[in-house]
Amino acid sequence: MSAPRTARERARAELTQAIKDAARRQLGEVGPRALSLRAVARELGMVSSAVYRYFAGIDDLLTALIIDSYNAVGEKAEHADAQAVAADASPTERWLAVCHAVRDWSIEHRHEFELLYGTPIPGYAAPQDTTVAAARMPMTLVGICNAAIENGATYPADRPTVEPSLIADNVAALVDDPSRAFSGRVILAWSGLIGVIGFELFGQYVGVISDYRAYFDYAARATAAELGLP
Amino acid sequence: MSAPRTARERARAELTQAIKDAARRQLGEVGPRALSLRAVARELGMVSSAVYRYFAGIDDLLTALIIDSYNAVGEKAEHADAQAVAADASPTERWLAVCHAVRDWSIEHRHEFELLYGTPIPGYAAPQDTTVAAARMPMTLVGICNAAIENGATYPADRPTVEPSLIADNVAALVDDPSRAFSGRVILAWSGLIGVIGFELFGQYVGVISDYRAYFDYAARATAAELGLP
DNA sequence: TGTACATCAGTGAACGCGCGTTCACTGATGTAC
DNA sequence: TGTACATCAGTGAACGCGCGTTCACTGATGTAC
Repeated sequence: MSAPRTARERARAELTQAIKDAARRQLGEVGPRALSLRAVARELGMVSSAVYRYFAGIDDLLTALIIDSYNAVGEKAEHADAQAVAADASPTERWLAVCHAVRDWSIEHRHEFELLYGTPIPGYAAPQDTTVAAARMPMTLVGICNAAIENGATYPADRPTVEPSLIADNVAALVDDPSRAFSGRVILAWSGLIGVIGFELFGQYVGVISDYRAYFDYAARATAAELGLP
Repeated sequence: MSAPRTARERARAELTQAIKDAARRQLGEVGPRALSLRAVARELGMVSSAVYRYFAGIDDLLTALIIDSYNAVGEKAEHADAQAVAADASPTERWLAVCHAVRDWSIEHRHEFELLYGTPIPGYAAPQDTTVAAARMPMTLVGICNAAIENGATYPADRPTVEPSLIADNVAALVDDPSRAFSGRVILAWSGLIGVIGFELFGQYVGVISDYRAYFDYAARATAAELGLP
């Protein structure tokens, strides 16, 4: 995206953003599957066919929203971690800060969470473009592990480890641990973190847990301890 | 459901079942949100309004499907555990058997998994009727913990524990552990188990993990070890 | 066992709705000479 | 700086689709006397 020169280019950039904003707002009301291109156009006071000047179709619009949402939660995670680092936090404290930041974002943006981690929209195939943005949040968790490893943390010896070849090389390379014990476990932590948030948001915990935030805090603490974070 | 007496009652029971079967079949093709009452009626060669003799509307039909699906996965879990018990399996072996049974069912019935654990259908509110069926699968996991506790297993002392009041009393009472350390951790295990399966089915592991089954096996083993199961 | 009435399954038409996408068009903005 | 042409945003109508639900009805099944 180069800087817009002409008035036309500026208007185009603004309207593209306005369409995404309106779509995100509606997403917050109705959820991903009920998002409609016509309703978005209506909100902006334009005719539905005009949207096609900006997005090739509803799938294109969804992809743009997905990327933005991955970046939003990734940014929250990175920011929470940076703050914790600035406050000289231990790896476990950093871990908790990031986990809570992700949960807070998910609760505030329930339908964006659904868009990212819920049932995929039928017929919609996520293009590769999303993966870079999707990786930002889990990469923050990996960074915390790396900091712990640098300070001498080792993966608990009495715990099962993952067969190293299961983890894609380019993913495993991100963790400073050739045995891949950490990378295997951090992937599990990441899945479990999202799993707990999903259970909370999707109603599985009704009648099971009384204080979701406190339970999540426990879950994050337990996970950090099981990773062997100091 | 009492035994049908008259031909009319028998026909009613059969058609109710046929509608559910057709709906479940279509669910497997299009997913929960695209399931349509009209399409189900069409498949059975009846007019759409006739379905209203059997179900009050699409929500009613969905509720019936959800209950059946919870029971199906619960039955798989219970059966796998019973087989393991019959083979004198250790708690960890029972745990693995149940976890794999749940994963196998989820992969075979992808859209039913979505129905139970994916994004809730907008406008649809799960009635209380579903919770009994929903509990069967996690209850199997609880049963394994109880067997381990009876044989002297204790929750690892160096791990964070959950504040006991967070867990609903009627849920905590199911675990033979007054401290609720086990019940807190088994809820986390349950959430994580579904989280990993969801990540696998919904595409989060693309480019991250190469052998899903093997990774899941590691995840289940790690979880059992972290619960302190022998 | 036979008749009269009540119950209920299934029909077919209709209502009202919203969707994504295409297409020929108007009119404004931008560009090249 | 002014004109002629090209580019592009936005319009409005239309296509074709499927949905959930309601309602008055026909005709078969069940029941009470």
